[in-house]
Amino acid sequence: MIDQRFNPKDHEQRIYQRWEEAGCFKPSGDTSAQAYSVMIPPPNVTGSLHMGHALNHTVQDILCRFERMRGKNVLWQPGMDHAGIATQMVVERKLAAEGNQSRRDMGRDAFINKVWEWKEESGGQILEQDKRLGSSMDWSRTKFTLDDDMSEAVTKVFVDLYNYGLIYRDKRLVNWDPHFETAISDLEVETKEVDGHYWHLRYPLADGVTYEHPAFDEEGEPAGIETRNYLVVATSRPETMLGDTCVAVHPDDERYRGLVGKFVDLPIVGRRVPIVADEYADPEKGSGAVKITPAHDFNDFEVGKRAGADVLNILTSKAAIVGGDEAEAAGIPEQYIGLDRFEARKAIVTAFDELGFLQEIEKLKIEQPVGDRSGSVVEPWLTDQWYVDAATLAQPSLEAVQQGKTKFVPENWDKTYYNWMNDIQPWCVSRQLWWGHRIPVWFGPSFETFEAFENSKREDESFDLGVTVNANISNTSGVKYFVAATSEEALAQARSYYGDGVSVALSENDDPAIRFAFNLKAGTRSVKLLQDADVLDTWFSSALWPFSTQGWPNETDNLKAFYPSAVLVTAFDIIFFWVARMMMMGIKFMDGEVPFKDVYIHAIVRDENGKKMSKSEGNVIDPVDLIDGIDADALVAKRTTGLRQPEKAPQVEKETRKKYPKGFEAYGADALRFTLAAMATKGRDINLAVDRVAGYRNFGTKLWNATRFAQMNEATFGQSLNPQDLELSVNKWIVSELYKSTTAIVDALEEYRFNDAAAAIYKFTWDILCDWYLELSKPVLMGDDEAAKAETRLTLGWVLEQTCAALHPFSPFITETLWEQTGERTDFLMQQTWPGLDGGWGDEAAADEMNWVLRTISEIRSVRSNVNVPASAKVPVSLLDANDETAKRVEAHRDVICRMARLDRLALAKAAPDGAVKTVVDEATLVLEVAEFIDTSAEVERLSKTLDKLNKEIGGLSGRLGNEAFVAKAPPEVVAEQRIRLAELQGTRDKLSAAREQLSS
RNA sequence: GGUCGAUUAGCUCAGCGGUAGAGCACUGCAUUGACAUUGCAGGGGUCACAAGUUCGAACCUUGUAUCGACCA
Repeated sequence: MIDQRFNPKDHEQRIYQRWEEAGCFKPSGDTSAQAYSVMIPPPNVTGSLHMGHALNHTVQDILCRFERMRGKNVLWQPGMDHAGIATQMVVERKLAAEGNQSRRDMGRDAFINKVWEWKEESGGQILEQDKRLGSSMDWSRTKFTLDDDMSEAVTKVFVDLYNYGLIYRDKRLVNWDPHFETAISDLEVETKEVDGHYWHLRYPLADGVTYEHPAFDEEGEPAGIETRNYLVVATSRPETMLGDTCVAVHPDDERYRGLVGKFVDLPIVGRRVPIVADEYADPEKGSGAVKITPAHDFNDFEVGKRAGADVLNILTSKAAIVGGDEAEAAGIPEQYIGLDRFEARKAIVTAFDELGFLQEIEKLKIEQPVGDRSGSVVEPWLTDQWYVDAATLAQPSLEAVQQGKTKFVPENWDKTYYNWMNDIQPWCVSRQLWWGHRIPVWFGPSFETFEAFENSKREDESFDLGVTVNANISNTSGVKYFVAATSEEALAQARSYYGDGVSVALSENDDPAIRFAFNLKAGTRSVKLLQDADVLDTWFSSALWPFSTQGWPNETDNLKAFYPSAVLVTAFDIIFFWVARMMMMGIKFMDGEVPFKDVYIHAIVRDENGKKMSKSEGNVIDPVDLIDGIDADALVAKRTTGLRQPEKAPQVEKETRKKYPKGFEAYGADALRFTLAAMATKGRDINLAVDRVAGYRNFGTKLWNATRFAQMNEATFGQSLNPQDLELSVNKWIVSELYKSTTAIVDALEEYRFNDAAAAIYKFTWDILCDWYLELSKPVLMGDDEAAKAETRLTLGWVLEQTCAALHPFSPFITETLWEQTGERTDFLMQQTWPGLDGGWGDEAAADEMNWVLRTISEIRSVRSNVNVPASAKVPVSLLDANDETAKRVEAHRDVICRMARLDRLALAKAAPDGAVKTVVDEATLVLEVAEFIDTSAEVERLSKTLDKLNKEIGGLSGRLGNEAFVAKAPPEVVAEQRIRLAELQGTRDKLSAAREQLSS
């Protein structure tokens, strides 16, 4: 006999270990079977399991377990992402906290070693947590995006794309994160609305020019015209004026028409800059004149280009004001050099104020771009970076979705994908970080550069020139790129490029410069190649995940079997980051074949109020806490650490204690998984309510207890059952119902309707199996018809096993435990065949018969309750007007009806005794002889209420059927159906109304 | 500003042309033997609003309002 309760802690980890040891997670390797593969979205190595992962992984695990049971050769590929910025940040913080040298002091190699050490010690805890969830990934194949074989794939893709002309180096404004001192892609920039200011600055006109401008009085009312010798520009970033190289006004703006072509004398720096006409200037916004800083604003860059204006850089990589040559070029006074941008802002505003050039400070909301990892304000900055020609790669990826080669589920996400793909910008893939795939490019001087220097330095006997190519310095012109998988290949390319007279070698570690030299006397020329210091965007390697994990570029069996994958499961927030890029790379490198056939986009898990779960908001529900339980104090402690606003801790505590006064119980992984599946609808958000987890834990308990009941009644487990051999209607019926439910689950899962699948197994288990079948079987199991008993024991055991099988993908632990503990098992439930795979089985006659039994019992119970017959009272019931079939059914099921409806007698009769309560089931009238309990007037009232409802519905139906247009135009089956229903309702109405007549007389 | 989406029972959400559903919460009744992590019965909804299409609209179309997400 199984325990009284299922205690998840006693079984989950034990069962998981058994599965893993038995190799249950590995692909069957049966190549005759259909392959089914799912690649996990590799979580960050720094990550820990949050609710989003839990949903994501539950969905994948349900699919994988289901398809395994359907006999497919299933691979669920695990792995992790090295997560460049995130990881580097974590390790840098840790080093700082431990009082270590900074990354730059330590040097590149030493730092990377530290990161690897950290990774081995603390990275990847999410994968361990995944085991708690029951994820059936094949751990023996776990990949890490920085593994050697993965890096090989990354390098090859980079080199090939370069050779196809799809990767190029370009000098453009890039989003620069001054905190990490790296470029980031457009996608890594978030726009935040913050309180800011518009400073209205006066730029004096040069050469004594004046113009007429509408004037306003102190209330802002128009007050004629005034003569101005200055132009007002409004800016949220006054410090950038140091780099202004023109001022733009709209060509149609009457106010400034006469000023186009004139100049302003830029205060502080004393530069004379032109006033140009450009449609970018919005007459409605601010003063209508806009200062243009081409080096520090994307729009200004374009305006500057159109106007032929200079580009003056004024910021360092840390977003401080530049010094040196650049300061000189921009005319930046000494006192500003080295100031942080926000300090510089104050200083510039003060300076304008002192000069009398600060006209107004306007408070308003401004849109501020911030780095998604650092949270610091991103600066557009002019640098040389590597770009992927995304637009070219996007085209076939767009077409693949349009042609249905890859389908989005729900399908409306394809619009999001199209919008992005149609407007895709070059993808900046180089990052000025250390943790990542080193870009496989070596720099040397271009041949022309070399010769030009050589010629200009002829008189020197020897010459040694360094050209730094660090991206921080924005000049790499005159550089030749050797793009190669290995340094040997790069050297070979260089030797062939420079010719025999030049000796080529690699530069020493950490030398930040390309070096080349010649020596006339000795007749030697030499070049030292410098490998690009940068690494690739993390998403570059994730984009290759579907094939790089399977051994590409080698043509492996895995690649053949498991590419393309069946489905990619993810949330919508990484459609751009990841899905789109996998499509591009997959199609490009896998002969046009898409990386996955379906993309299932699931919702984002929020807290029960619909807020995004966030550690900094203190509203996180940790999946493992729902599995293992957590007391209120520990939960509060967890939620009040790491708050964005620590002063909110008392409020967070109050809310947490109010909502979860006892913390969370240990609901177990099954309950959590089932909840997530039940809530995985095709909507956008899931608001996770802990109550529901409790409810689905109860569901597990229900099944557990049903099994205990079966054991107590000597149900037989581990036997096969042929539905054709069944004799009893009740057994035929439950098997039919089982197959109906498993079919519904299959249909739902094939369409990714996880909520419908979960609802189907829930309803079958609880409402049909437990509430009805178990009760219906009791008279048989406790009776003395040995044949019927044996058949019912067999059916009961078998149906429970099949139920466990159908529930297994959702709730693997409790079902596997039940399987293990109800028989001598030589294998696992997770290896069993899905119920009804060879086609279901149904028995309509048995279903009709049992449905009549169910209706009859329900009807009697309902009447009893309505007229307040005490639950303990056993009442006699007779049936009037029963036809032959009903009479037979009464004979067959009298015992069970009496038991379940609490009757002391059920008999056919010709007339009703006085004071009886009547109700109708089909053609027959049920007469409850409960005169002693009822109050006639209450009963008349009850009947009247029922009759009102009936009449209303009958009215609606007959009205519809009386409508010629309906009869003529609606589908015949609908008309027929409604006619039948009308007839039924009328029959019932007539009988009940007769019953009422009788009572009232 | 553009795009996508939401508005259904007290709450969280399904349903998306043919009798308004689930879970939780609520009400009444039930307590020896599967299960109180329970059973039985029940109350509760002009499906945001307006117009249109249709024999028929929660569902399709258009508009309005409110809320949200993403992209500028």
